[in-house]
Amino acid sequence: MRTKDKTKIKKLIEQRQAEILDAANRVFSKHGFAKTTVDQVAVEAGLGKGTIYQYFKSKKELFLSVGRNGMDKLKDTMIEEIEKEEDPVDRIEKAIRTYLLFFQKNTDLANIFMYEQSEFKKEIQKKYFENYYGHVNRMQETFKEAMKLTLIKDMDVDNSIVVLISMLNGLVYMWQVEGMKYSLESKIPTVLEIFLTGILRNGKRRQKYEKTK
Amino acid sequence: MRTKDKTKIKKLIEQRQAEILDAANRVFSKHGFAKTTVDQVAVEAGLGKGTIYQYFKSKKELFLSVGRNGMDKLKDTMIEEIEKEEDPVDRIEKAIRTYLLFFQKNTDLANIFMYEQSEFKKEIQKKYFENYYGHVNRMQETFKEAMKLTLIKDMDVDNSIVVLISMLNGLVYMWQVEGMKYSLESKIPTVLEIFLTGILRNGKRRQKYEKTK
Amino acid sequence: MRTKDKTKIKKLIEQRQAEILDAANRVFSKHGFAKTTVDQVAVEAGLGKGTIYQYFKSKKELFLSVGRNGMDKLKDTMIEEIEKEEDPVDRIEKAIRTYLLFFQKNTDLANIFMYEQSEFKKEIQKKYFENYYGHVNRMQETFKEAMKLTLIKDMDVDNSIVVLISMLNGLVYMWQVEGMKYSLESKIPTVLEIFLTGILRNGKRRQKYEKTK
Amino acid sequence: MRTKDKTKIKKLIEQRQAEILDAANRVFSKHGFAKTTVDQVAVEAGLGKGTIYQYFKSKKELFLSVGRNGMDKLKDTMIEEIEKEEDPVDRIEKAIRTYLLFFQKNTDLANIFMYEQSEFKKEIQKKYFENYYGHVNRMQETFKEAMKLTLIKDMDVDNSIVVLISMLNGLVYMWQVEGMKYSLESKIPTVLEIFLTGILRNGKRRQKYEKTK
DNA sequence: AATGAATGAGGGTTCATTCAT
DNA sequence: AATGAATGAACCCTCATTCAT
Repeated sequence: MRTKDKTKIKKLIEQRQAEILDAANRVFSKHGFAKTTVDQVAVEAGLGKGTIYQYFKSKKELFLSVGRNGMDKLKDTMIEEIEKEEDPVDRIEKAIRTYLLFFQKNTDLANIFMYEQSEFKKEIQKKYFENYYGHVNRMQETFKEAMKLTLIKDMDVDNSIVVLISMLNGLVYMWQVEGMKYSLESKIPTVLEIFLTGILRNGKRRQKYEKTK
Repeated sequence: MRTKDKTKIKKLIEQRQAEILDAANRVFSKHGFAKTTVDQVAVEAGLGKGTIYQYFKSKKELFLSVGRNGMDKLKDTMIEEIEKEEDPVDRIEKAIRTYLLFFQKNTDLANIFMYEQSEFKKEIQKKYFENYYGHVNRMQETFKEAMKLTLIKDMDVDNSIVVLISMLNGLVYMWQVEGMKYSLESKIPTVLEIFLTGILRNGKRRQKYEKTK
Repeated sequence: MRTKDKTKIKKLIEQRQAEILDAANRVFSKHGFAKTTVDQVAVEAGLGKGTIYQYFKSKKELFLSVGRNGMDKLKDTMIEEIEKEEDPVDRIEKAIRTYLLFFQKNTDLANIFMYEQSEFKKEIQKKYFENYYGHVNRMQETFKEAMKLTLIKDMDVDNSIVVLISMLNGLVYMWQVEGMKYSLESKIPTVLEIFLTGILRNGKRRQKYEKTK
Repeated sequence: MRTKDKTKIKKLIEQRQAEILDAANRVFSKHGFAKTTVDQVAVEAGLGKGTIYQYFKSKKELFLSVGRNGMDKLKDTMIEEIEKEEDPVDRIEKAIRTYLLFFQKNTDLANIFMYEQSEFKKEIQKKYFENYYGHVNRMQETFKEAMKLTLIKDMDVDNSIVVLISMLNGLVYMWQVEGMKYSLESKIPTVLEIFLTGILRNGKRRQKYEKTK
């Protein structure tokens, strides 16, 4: 009984935490860290300001939690989707699609990540690359595998991945800045055409992407 | 005499403005807009706080001036360097090199631009794309010319440029986030290899970049 | 229970507001608007500076609230006292007495009104005459009634009231300027003698005031 | 020669001082002491800010000088006009007329005096009554003379004068507050009617004013 | 556990005054 | 003598955080 109670209570607490994170996500993504007040978060969450402080010890921690939360979501989505593909090139294609579609769906997060970088560069750097790029390791393996199979050119893997991620990040970022007037999805064909014909060896596979357009 | 005096004074004022912009650039790029105090800028500039307000009517205006300043510099550099090349593909290559080398040299600006987006998204959007991407129009012409000469594939020009700029922006951004541990320059070959073989038609030209590595 | 709680809290809030208004009244009346700092008000109220801002959105609003408050008090007092008299001439006499005695008691308000005019002329003019001279309308009726009863001379009512109010205001003002060295009350007989014999028709009634001295 | 030069220079300096005082008068009377900046005065005077400080050691001193200047003007005008009349009652009437017409002409001064009281009560009190009411002494004599001639009632002279001055002051003040929508001059008949019939002994003289209306 | 009133450190901005030219 | 650029003290206001209920 007691144990059950505790579990119940724990669940309630977690739920409340999740509610706050959600509210915070909405508000922070709209106004950024500096211009968001804890009051706004409280109102959005339908709770008292004091309550926020019982679940998160500071505004900063709350904000970083929102970011961490989003990253986990991104990582999970990426890994889950990539695993579905067997062929390494298909994996790369899937990674590109998934990444862009993820931010298309989770608009708020794109903002949050931007604000996070802008406000807490130093604090994040370490965790960022452990979490955010948790899926990068898998990418490396995928690239290496594709190279072994002579599907892609014999090139610097790390640099290629940096270029890929930069391109995707950059696209999301630019999309943000331009006010999300178009769909990120609409850029996928061009990205595939450029990036994949850019890395693939001459051959049929490349033809496929070249014909994309 | 009088006229000379006035000219002298005007120059002094412009110089003072430039000094303040410089100091502000350094401080803002280190701490961002929100965490920088006008006092810090004043100290960095070796001036009194009131003096800052004689040259810029608010902290915000000062910050935006720093950004505008940087953008002009970027645009000028881009245009100047691109014009040196005749061949459209060479122009594209030059644009890529110039962009990355520019931020390598003007580290602070990369930060400033990031903060600018993060803090003043709405205010900037219009001007941003008129100024910052003043050189984008020239890029479009270059791409179209290259297409006419059947140097590059017959693809969506606007989207290709978006991908290119996103990639470059993303690289600078990521470089920042990772603490500028490596040189941006070192990424140039990979970028060229991927992007140029990605857009070039089959043929000798492409070989050149494929062999890059 | 809940309802009771809310009522209690509401009362507390109103009380706090009143406390702040009181403290502000004291401080503002001593130093005027410009030279008073919000900190001073906070100290006088025994509260933190932030608290002041929870109850009044700006220093200016606080100041104007003090004024509005005082005017209401004056208006209420005037109306209450005047209503006690039936005879129109008695009413005029009562108005004169009440006005002077009011400022004698509420020394601070005389100052506040002066500062208010001096600092916020434009903002106030409309409300001023709707509130402050809410009792003026009643005066007009009283004068007209007295005229109908041939108690006072057949003269311009509006101008007479302006002269009366100016005289009373001027007395308070002068008393202030001279450092409140004498009692306002002591001027009442002279005011009555001059003003009432000035407006009354010849006859017994006038004798009464002429004999005052 | 030298002496002449000095005189010339002195005159120039005095003229410059007068110019500044004039400019200050205009600006101060429009915005009051606190909201007027020395810059505004300098601009209005067509001089550099530093120059203002060569003629007046502080903003406060400048303001008080404007006030003193105005008071002298008022005093001079009052005395000059009053002296023209022989009969004591005519003098009183003339005093009333002159006072109101003075402020009608010198609108700015009415404001200045109001601001002066509001900002510098303490500093002024002494000088105020020495200068401003320099003409009050003459009034006392006039009243006493009129009493001796049994023209006016046997009443408290000082109090009567206080009432008179308060009334006049109050009229100017009220006129200010109401935005100077009417002419002060238009109030003169009512003032005379009330005040003079208020103080005059029964008799022909009084009839004159009673018939005013 | 939930609340929100109270707090005060912190920072943007103004402007009287100074002083080198 | 005239100037106006430079200065920094002063002050309004915000808001993250605390704590008594």
